Amino acid sequence: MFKKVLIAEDMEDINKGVHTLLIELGILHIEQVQYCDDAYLKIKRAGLDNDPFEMIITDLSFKADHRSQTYPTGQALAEKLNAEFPELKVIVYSVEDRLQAVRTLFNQHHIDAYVCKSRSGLKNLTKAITEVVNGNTFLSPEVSNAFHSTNELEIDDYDISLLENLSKGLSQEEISALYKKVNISPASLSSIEKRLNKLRIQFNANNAIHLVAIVKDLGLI
Amino acid sequence: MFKKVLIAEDMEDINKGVHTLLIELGILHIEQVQYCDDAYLKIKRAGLDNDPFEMIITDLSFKADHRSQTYPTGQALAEKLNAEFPELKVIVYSVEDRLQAVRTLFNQHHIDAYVCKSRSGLKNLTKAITEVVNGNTFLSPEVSNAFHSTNELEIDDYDISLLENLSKGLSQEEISALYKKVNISPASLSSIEKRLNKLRIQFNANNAIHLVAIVKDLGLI
DNA sequence: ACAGTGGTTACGGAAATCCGTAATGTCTTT
DNA sequence: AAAGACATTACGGATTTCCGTAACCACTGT
Repeated sequence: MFKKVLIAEDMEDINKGVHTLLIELGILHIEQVQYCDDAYLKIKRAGLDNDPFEMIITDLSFKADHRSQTYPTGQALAEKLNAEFPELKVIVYSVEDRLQAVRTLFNQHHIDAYVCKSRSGLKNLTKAITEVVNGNTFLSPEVSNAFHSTNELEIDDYDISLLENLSKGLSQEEISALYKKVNISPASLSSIEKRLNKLRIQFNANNAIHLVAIVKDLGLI
Repeated sequence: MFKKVLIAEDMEDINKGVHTLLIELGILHIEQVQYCDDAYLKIKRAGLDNDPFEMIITDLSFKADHRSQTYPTGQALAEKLNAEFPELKVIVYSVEDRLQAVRTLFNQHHIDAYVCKSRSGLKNLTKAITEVVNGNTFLSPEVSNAFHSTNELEIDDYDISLLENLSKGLSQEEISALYKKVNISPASLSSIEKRLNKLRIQFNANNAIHLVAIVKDLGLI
């Protein structure tokens, strides 16, 4: 089992829950931070002190507040850590279940485990830790089809932007004009229509109103 | 301080975090459940055994799974508890920050505290508990304007129904047909259009999409 | 170089919305 | 019973969304 582990998680309660779990697993040295930047600094410092962390368990999304951050998300942190501390084990522990995001984390940033926060999140987190201890990787069942998956229903930042603008009351033509102004591509009304049509099909929505209601319920926007 | 407290929360990690906090606060008897139905049963049982719970800390949303539930949400549970165990203190601990929902919980179901899960969620939860111990109520700062808000915009059940049907993807014509079938008046397309127009003006919405997005944010639907 | 693929854009018609105005209905008041 | 107030419905046209087809790129590859 690891001896020195860092937890990066902005929500106090979850942070505490994970902390308690790690204690139960017999990990002696546990540190906690609520910002990705603090996580990086602690890892850097520990490396310089020749007493490095063996593993980090990090969330993906950190609510922004007054402190401006170099690494605003767990994703940014994972990228940096992979580049600078490739031997550090990284477990991402997040509610996020977007397959594309999971794929990127594994393929690009070489994380060791991805665990979805859910009813049995801590059970999976335990499994993940034991797997990572043994040098393996771990993938939560909720997103296990991220790799051997048949379905390619992925929504990207452009889709999100589209839905946000829609929900802000812009007409499709206004969105088109906006995207042309700020050089976002595709910007034509036709492409916007097409993309929204794809989203409607993906989410089984009858119309744009329905679509926005659905993605708001899902917390996508 | 209370001696016997119940935690209802489907996410293991949060459940654990809150549990640890309660221990630190010196609460001796703590029980945890992951379903609202279990919470109700435990409280019922404790009452029959003449060793009732003094307080419950509950989430609002519980992810549905194979077990069908009588009380699927914390809201339903709060309503039942208020009716059957009015002396039981209820703290709702949720990410939800919809003002209308918070108002309903206080006014209708007489909960004692509402705490938003956030970066400083546990701090507020601690405050909430001490307030409730002293017989007071507590409201998280994130939703503190749920009550001393100035605007009392009068929208009735018909408006809500309209907005809900819109958000479910029905066209205005379909809503008209539906209302004619189930004898809701007014049912004509024209009246529905007129009413929605009034709502758009009230909420400063550009179009129906915007309107639905706004009222969803407000927690009206 | 050439077909094939996938993404962007263009166009047109059907449907739905937005937004006036006006007619009809219902109820109260006198 | 008549008049007024107000809600409901009807209708018409402008705008927007919806949806299919097709043209136009850029890029790939035996």
